[in-house]
Amino acid sequence: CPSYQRSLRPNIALTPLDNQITMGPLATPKKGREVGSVDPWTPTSNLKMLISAASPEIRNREKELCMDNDGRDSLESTQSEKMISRKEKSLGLLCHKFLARYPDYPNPALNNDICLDDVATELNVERRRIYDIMNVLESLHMVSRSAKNRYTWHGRTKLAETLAILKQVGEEHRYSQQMQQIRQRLVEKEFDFDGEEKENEVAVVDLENGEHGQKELFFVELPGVEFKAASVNSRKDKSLRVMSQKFVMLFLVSNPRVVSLDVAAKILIGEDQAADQDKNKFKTKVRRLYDIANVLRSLKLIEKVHVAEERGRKPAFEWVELPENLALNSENTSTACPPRKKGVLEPRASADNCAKNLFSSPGTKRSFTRHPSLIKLAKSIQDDRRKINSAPSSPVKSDSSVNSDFPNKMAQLAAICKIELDQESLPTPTSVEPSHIPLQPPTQEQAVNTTANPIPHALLAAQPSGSVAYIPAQCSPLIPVLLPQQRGSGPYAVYLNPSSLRSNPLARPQPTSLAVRSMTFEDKTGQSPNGQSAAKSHTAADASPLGVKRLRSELASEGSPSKAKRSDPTFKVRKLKCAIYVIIW
DNA sequence: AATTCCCGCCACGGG
DNA sequence: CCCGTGGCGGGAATT
Repeated sequence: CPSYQRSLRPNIALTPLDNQITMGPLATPKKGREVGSVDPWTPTSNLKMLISAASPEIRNREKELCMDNDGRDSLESTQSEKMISRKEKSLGLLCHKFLARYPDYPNPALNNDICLDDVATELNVERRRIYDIMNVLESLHMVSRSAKNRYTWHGRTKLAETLAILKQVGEEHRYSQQMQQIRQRLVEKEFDFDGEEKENEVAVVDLENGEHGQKELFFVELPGVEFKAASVNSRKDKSLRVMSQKFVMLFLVSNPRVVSLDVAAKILIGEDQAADQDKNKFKTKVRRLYDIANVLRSLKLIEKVHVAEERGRKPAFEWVELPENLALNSENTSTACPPRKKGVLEPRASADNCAKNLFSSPGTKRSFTRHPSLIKLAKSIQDDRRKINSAPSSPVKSDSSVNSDFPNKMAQLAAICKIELDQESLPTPTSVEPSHIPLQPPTQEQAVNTTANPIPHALLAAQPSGSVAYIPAQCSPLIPVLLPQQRGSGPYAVYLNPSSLRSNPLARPQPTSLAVRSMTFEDKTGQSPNGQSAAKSHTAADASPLGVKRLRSELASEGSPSKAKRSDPTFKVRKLKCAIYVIIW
């Protein structure tokens, strides 16, 4: 039955417009997908059907799960023929089909050769599309070009390693900061009708970038898998590949690993050519990002989410680790976190692991990851981080949790009852925090639960080791965010991840310990322990649009002596000082 | 109207 | 010149 529709649909849809207008025969109609009408739709066809059927009609929410038996036929018959929808031809689905043909962890001994022609034929798509997929897969080193028309399949074998490297590179490029600034500017743009100081910000960015002339990123390669075809680094092209890598980096460096396309696009553009015909360039970039996102999605590396924003919810993507990777990281952090549904990868663990992989790379031929110095640098970063994390009252790390949409919000509001936790964050695990900490956070007067999602305080758990105050993606939605003293803002919705809602955390093994960290956000001019910290706190302040302005101006005035204004320090302090609960198990 | 993103023209570079 | 690649943007489908 699906095959029928398939062949029919195109005609119906196209006839009206295309043929008559302008392009004449040229336009969309073309390429009779139906030509191959026979539809050798073999294996994955069910899957495809399932998916295609699912999305078009949202009204039938049950579908997927209940699909099997009863509920199905009803809708099926109802809207049977319209399921040809665009989605069936989506890159994501195509990618899915493609991936289905190869094992995640191929046996290197076998022939993992991929022939584009074959694939294109078998999947019944134009070659062009295959290139799109191959490009992003290649950017993750899941495949590598072995020859003209040929690729070698690596699957997820090298994924962890690749991600580690990409993360390093991303950090080196200070994407995190850049994103922060972009976000901030976007916010300002919306609330500022008097766009003026904007230039300053831009300048800042430029400075950061310009530090070394901030050379354009080349395709980041892996030690082992280098350049098969002599072409790999041939200047031109690889655009999509590079873009894909950068995109991924963005996720890896930002804390709630959530990235919105506009921010991503801005950054990706900014790097290439300094400001140019934005509008179009931007649109094109976004299109590309969608392409990439779609394959990343079918790889289950990211998933679509929404970030709360004064202008309503804005779509974005969130990085999601896979259980497989968890396995790789087991050892240390280990036991603390039993495998959870999506397998949240503990950042610290991942980081360490990255380092490990990075440094112990076996036959380290020569890393094509540019900058040999990178390694060293990375190492030090790693160490620093470690130090910071274990430091008693480390606001710094928290910053990380602050450095993006979500946390930002928290920042401005954040203040949950502040419980001065013994800075026992030191490597002394469990012993420390557990139960002796009052588990009734919200209670305070200011307690304002977020959205429709009462947070089970019992959830509050802590990271035994003094590791980072980190909010696992999975949990973040559950974190109670409270409005700070400033009552003006009104309840703020925090970004919610529906999926995590479903999987009630309570169902999981109860947290073993609770840790509360109180962190203070110094003003941006403040010279916190290290630059990073400063930057962060800064970002934290900008966090939420509403509060931002006020905060900013305040900070600003403080910054400039001239503005004698001298606002009440205590007030300021109160505003800036927030306590955030961090949940980790 | 805005967002998502499919389609395929056509340029580019290697053989 | 041919062909594999893949940048790029129109505009259709979806939301």
